[in-house]
Amino acid sequence: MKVGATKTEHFTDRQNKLATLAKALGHPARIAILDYLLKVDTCICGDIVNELPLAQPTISQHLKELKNAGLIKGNIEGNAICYCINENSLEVLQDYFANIADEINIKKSKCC
Amino acid sequence: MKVGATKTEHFTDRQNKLATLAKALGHPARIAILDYLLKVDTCICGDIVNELPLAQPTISQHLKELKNAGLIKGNIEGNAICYCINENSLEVLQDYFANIADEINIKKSKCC
DNA sequence: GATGTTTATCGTAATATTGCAATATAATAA
DNA sequence: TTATTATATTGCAATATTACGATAAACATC
Repeated sequence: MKVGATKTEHFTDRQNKLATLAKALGHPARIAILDYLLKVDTCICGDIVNELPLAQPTISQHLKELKNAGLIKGNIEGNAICYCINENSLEVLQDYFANIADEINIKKSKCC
Repeated sequence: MKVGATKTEHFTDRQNKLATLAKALGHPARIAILDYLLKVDTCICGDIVNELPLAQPTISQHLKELKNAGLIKGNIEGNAICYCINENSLEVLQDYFANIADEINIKKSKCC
């Protein structure tokens, strides 16, 4: 194992999966993309480039990362590509935080 | 602005804040630290190093990042330091995903 | 004071991410 | 076929993260 590389093999699948999802959300441009996906009432077909202060290749890269993490899906629609949110992945994250909230409430008095 | 640096100033405070929180969760070791904080029924005082397959300086660095992002708090307890989860930050994330879930349900039929 | 224990910081090498210009690819339109 | 439009990929420079040995700092105990 080299220095500098994340030791994913030492963690559970669940931990790696959650980290991957969180990491994909760990950039304001990608939060902004999801915001836009939620704001417009349908899937987006490429107009994100006009919405964000980033060049087209940069947006494309961010979309790719969101897609790789499974947070969005992309459907080819003729000339354009139609992106939309993947509810399943967001549900994983929602469950994670809801779970944490429960645990915290249970042990509230025992902690500093 | 140099190449390679995130353009945080072009995004909203909310987007940057969410991205910061998500980024802090974007590493399996940090998920594992939170897991451990939730598992043990009190705050932890340093024994994470024995739990994770990483060297002490590396753990210390991860703890620092979690603390900087506001996900955990650290109280000095004599010789040791007592870390515990910061409920407020996790609530921010929980609200974010709960909100997304709502929005998705509303527009379910309109999307691909 | 000297010693041990706990946690943080420094320094550095390896790896990963960010951003964009240039270019490529793919579908549609003329 | 030749544009035109939409998106992806390549290549590269800048920046950031990851990991850890070595060392420092803070406190407790002897």
